[in-house]
Amino acid sequence: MDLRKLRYFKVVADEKHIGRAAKVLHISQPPLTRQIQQLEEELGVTLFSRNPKGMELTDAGVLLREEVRNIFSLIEQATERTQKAGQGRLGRMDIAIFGSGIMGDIPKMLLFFKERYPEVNIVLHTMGKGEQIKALRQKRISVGFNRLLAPLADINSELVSMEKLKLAISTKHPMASEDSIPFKKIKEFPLIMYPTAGRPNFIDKTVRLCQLAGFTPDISQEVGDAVTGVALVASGFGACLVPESATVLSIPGVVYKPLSETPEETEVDLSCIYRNDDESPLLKAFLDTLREFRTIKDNRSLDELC
Amino acid sequence: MDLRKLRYFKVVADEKHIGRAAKVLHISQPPLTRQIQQLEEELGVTLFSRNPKGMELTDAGVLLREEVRNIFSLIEQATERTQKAGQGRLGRMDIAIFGSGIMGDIPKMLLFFKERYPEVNIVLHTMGKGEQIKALRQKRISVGFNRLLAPLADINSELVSMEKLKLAISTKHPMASEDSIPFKKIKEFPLIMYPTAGRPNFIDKTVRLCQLAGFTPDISQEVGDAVTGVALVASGFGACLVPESATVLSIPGVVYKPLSETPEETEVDLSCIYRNDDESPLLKAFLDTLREFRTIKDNRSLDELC
DNA sequence: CATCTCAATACTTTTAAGGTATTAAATAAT
DNA sequence: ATTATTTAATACCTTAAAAGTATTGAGATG
Repeated sequence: MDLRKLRYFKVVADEKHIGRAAKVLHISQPPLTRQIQQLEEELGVTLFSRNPKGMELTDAGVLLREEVRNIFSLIEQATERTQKAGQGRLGRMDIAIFGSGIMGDIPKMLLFFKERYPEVNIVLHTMGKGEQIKALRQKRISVGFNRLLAPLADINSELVSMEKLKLAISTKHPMASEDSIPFKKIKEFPLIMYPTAGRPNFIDKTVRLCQLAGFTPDISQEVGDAVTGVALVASGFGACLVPESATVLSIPGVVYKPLSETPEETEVDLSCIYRNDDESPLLKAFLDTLREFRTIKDNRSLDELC
Repeated sequence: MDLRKLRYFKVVADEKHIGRAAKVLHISQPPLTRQIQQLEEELGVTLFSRNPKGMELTDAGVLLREEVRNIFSLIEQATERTQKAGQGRLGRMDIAIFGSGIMGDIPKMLLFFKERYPEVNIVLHTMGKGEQIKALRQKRISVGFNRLLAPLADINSELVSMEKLKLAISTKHPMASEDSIPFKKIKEFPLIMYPTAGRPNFIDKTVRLCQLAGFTPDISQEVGDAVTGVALVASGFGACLVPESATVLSIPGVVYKPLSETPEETEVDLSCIYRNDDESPLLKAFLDTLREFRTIKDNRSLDELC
C-alpha cells in the first residue's frame, strides 16, 4: 500500500474524471490511470465503474474513500503532534520539588510555564536532595528544585531566585515587638533547624554564617522541614531561620522578623537541577521559560502576569 | 509523507540499530539511514539520538511510534473492509418486499443470506410493484420481491419459488368440511380479490384461469392485500384465493382449502427483480445465495438449515 | 458517418530508491 | 598508545518505478 495511490484515488473519486483529476494533481493522465489500476489490482477490488462520460465509485470505492479520509487525518495529526513534541510543546515532564517548595516562586514559575506550553503535562514529585539526584540519573525526572546544591559532574544547576532569611520567633518573646533582629542576637535563641538529611544543607550553612559572625549557634532541635520547625516555634521551643517564601504560612504565636546587621550571604538560593546530557526540547523549553521568568521577576513586573 | 518511511522508522525504532533494522527489512544499511534522515528532515524533528552503540528514540520519536502503530492498523482495516465490500461481504443492501411478503419464503431466504453474509446490512422497504420498479431505476433499492412480473428491458427477474393457490372460505360455508374444492366450484363463491394496483396482477391472472376453465368469476370485492382479503372472508363476504404462504395467518372463522381439478398454471410465482446493469458484488452474492436457497429448498433439506 | 470525449496502451524520460565501497567517530582490546 | 571493532554517515553507481508524450480504442453525439 502506498499513500500516493490513496491520495490519487481520493482526487479521482472527487472529480469522477481521470483527466480532470490529473490536472488537479499536476500530472498527466496516463500515470494516474495506471496508479488507479494498480490500486485496484493490489486490493483485488473494482473501485470505479468506467462510464463513457467519466468514472463512478463502486460501493467498495465509496467505503474506501471514507477510510482514506480517516487515514489522512490520522497522518496529519501524527505529524503535527510529532512536530510539537520535537519543539517541546507537547509531552510529559516529571519535576521534583522539596517539602516547602510548594510555597514561593516554584508554583509561580510552573504556572508561567503551563501557560506557555499548555500541552505539556507536568507531573510533580516531592523528594529530598539525594533522591532528586538519583531520580535524575535514572531519568525518572527531568528537573529538580532544591537549595544549596553542591556541583556535580553530570548535573547542571540553574539559579531560580535568592531569598532573604527571616527569623521565626514566638510572639511571647521580648523581641517580638522589634522591627528587626540583629544577626548576632541569634546567639541568644535556642535554634530549631532543618533539614536532617542531605549534605550540604541549610544547617551547615547557618552554622558557617554564625561562625563568620563570631559565635556558635545554640541548636536546640533538628527537624525534617520548615513547616515542622515553625510549628515548634509556636510551642515555645525557640526560634527558626526560614527563607522568605516560607513566611506565607502564618501560625498563631509566631512572627517572622527580618535580620539586620547580617554578614554577607545571608540569602539562600533556590535552584533547579537537570542532567548535563539531557538534550530534550522539553527541558530546553523549560529552562528558556525559567530564564525568562527570572528576568520578568527581576523587573518586578511579575504581578501583572500571574 | 510516505508509508515506506514510516514502515522503516518503525523497524529502526524496534531494533534501536540501523544495521539490524536493515537486515530485517532486507535492504542494505545506507538507504535506510537516508530514509530516516529524510523523515526527520521532512518533520523537522530529531527522532533518534545516535549513540555509539545504536540509536535511541527521542520523546518525539516515542510519540511518533505510537501514532505509526495506529496509522498502520487503520490502513489494514481499510484494505480489509474494502476487499470485503468488493466481494459483496460488507455493505448495505436495500430490498423491497410487498405486503404479504413477510410470510413464506422471503424471510427464510433473507435469514439464509444474513447467515452467510453477517456483515451485510439488509434494509427492508415495503412497496408495491410499480414503486419497486421506480425505486430500482432510481437505485434506491437493489432488489425487489414480487409476483406476476411482466418482463422489462432494463430489469431482470429471477424466480424464487412457485406457490399453489388455496381458497380461503368461511367455516360456516357448507363446503367447509370438504377436503378440497374443485376449481370450477369457485364460480359459486363471491370472490374477494387483490391487489387493486399494479398490472398484470393477481386479479388478471385469476380471471384468465377461470375463463380457461370455462366460467367468469364473481368478483364481489377488491382489496389492497391478502391480509385484508382473508379478514373479509371471516366476516362472511365470500371466498378469497391466496398463495400457500399466506395460509400461515389463521383467523377464527376462516379455513384454507386446497383446490382440485385445477387447470394448468394454478400456481403463482414469487420472483425477485433487479437492475440489468447492476454489477455490484452485493447483488451477485445475493443472487448466488438465492439460487442456492432454491436448490436446497427443492431438495427439501431446508428445515435443517433454518 | 464523422467527430468528440473518455480511459487505456505503448514507449521514453526522469526521479528516487536501493546497492557497493568507503569514511568518520567512538569505544574496546591489546 | 595503538589497533581492531562497531556504529552511523557519505560518495558514487545501479535499478526500479513513476511521470511524460504520443497514440489507440470504445462509446456517445451531432
